[in-house]
Amino acid sequence: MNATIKDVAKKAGVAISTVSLVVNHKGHVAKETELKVLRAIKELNYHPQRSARGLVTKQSGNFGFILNGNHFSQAEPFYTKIFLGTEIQARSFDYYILLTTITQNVTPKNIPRFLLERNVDGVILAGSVPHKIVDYLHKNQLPFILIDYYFPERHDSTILTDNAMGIRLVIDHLLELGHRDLAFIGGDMGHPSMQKRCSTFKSYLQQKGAPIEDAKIDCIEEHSGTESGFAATTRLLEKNISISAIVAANDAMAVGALRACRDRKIRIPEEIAITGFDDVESSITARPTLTTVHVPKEEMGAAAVRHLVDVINGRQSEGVRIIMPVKLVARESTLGAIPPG
Amino acid sequence: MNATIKDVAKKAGVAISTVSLVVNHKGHVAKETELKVLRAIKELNYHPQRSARGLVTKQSGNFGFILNGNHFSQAEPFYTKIFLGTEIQARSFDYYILLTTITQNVTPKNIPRFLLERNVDGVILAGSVPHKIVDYLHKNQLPFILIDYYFPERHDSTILTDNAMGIRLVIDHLLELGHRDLAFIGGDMGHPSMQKRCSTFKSYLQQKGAPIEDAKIDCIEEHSGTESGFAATTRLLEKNISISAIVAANDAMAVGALRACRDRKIRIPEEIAITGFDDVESSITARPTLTTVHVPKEEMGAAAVRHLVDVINGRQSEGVRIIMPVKLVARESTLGAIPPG
DNA sequence: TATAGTAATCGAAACGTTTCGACATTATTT
DNA sequence: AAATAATGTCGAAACGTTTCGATTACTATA
Repeated sequence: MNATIKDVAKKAGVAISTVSLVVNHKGHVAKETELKVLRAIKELNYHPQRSARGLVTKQSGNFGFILNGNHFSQAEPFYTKIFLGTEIQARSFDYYILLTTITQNVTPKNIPRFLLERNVDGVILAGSVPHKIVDYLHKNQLPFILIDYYFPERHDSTILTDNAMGIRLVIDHLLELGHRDLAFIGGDMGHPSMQKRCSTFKSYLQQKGAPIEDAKIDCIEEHSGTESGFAATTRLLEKNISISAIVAANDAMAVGALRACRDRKIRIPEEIAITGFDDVESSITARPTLTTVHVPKEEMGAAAVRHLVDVINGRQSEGVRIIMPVKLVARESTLGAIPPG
Repeated sequence: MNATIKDVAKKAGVAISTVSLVVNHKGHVAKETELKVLRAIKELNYHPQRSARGLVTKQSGNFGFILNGNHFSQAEPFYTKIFLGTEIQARSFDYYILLTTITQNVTPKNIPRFLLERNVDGVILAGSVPHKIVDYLHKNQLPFILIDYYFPERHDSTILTDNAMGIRLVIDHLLELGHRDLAFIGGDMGHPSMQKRCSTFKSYLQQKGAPIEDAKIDCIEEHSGTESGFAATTRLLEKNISISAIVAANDAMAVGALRACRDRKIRIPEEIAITGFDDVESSITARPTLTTVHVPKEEMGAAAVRHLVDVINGRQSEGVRIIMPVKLVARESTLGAIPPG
């Protein structure tokens, strides 16, 4: 039904191998011959078939994207953006993305099928991901890169956000606004990003000579969603200690904090200012809009793809650690309502 | 490096073809032989290679997912959920999804590459999608199915939401609450779902004997996002006509309506009730929470995949129209604040 | 008992590419 | 003018599967 390289060769009156050379821009082909071949290709609407090509080159033209299923349902917008970033960048390099979500507890044999069947040329892993999979990739020498996660004891290629910088920006912003009693809420402390945000909060505040009390830090929540933010904030408020601003470990928790305050008729930011982290959609749909740290999510996905492509082409070796810059986005939850007009 | 079928054959002491028969559960293989082969497979950790298999079977083990790029950035949560639904269901059938976003105006030659390279066994198209692509699929006899979109003049396999039922549920709900002056805001009227929601609003209201005035229907917005909802609502409110409830064509527009009312200090739902459609995340994070029509997004994706699988296996022919049921989710934007505790 | 059918296994062809080495021709260097 | 290098083209092997007869050995049917 569909034209093959053979048909093209016949129509152009050349050998199959010559067509291949033209298609792949390899070797020395006379201008004239090339034209003949190109014309035949166009006329027959020929496109090389992936599987045939892959059989000999051992390249699939795909990247795998592995995502913790919990993440995708919970912190959806964050990882969706990253995924979108990979998709677009991958397309520009003529790759496709095979997405799969995995459950946290990988049973012995649920390595994603695309790995077993060697149907990907590289793998992107976003968020917390089982050690076992990374081991598998390592053993099979498949290029891979982690996004927003890492194993402290290993030296994998990784893309991280500048969590420390983000927290510093937030603190500077709040201090500048005159806040003195800062609190911190976090959760999911198994995640290195969360840990970093929390630890930076403490260390930087100390460095700034601001008072820092453990009572104002609540990081015991297991997850880091809206409910967790709500719960943590409620606990803080019930302590009846002086708090003028709450720094949340991410936007979802900040929204929870917003809600907890709202329930108690606490005015934001007049009585308590609140900040988030990530700059996902909800930070702008929330009322008041959320002051937060912008994380370049799409760019992180794109950078991951570029790295894989570079590794495959031997232009870069594995083991790099890319730290993406962040910036502060000041909105109503610290500045107050922007006067209309 | 990796074991091939040859290695398995040698280790098991049988012919290559016998191994193939075992792997594919075909033909008559003696129990004993089968066991030998299976043991060899396990020992060598053998998995058939996709591209080699695909070369001869002409099956890729992939489905394509084509999405209008605008949709994915604008109405992200809606289509993300659908995509997620396809992914999970596809995995259960041992398929993978290749996602690609396309720009609305398909230039002559930007047919997704996975189609040209015959790298998918079927295609799912979500949201408004160019006619040209559907033509291509038809011509190449690739099974495909549309989600939340259709061409009136064609009979493609399609998965739709019960838009008419949704609007009827909303209207019944509002009438029951005693509302009489219902308004409607919509946008993106090129989309059949939007059209249906609007037309049902008119016809059902009429059927119910309720007053229906064109002045209370605003569907001129080009898009259907938050800003459009804001703009449409503003226009309605400035007319200074009596409105007790606003039915929005989707959640995003409803959120815009919420905001427009909030800006004018209109209390919701005491002065004006507002309803959405789709039941995406924002309808629950919005304040007040949004009464809306729940659309089973994941299920729609899953159903699409099942249909493709059925078509491929000859169990079903193309051209079906599946209408997914919807249900009303009543929340604060019509009922008022739920008293705590 | 001869014949047809079925079970079990195998070898070889085929799928559509890329790539390697061979060969002829032409250009460049000595 | 001879030797070498570069250019242009090609045929054939290889990639790892599935599938299609062919072959043999049984088993059931006429």
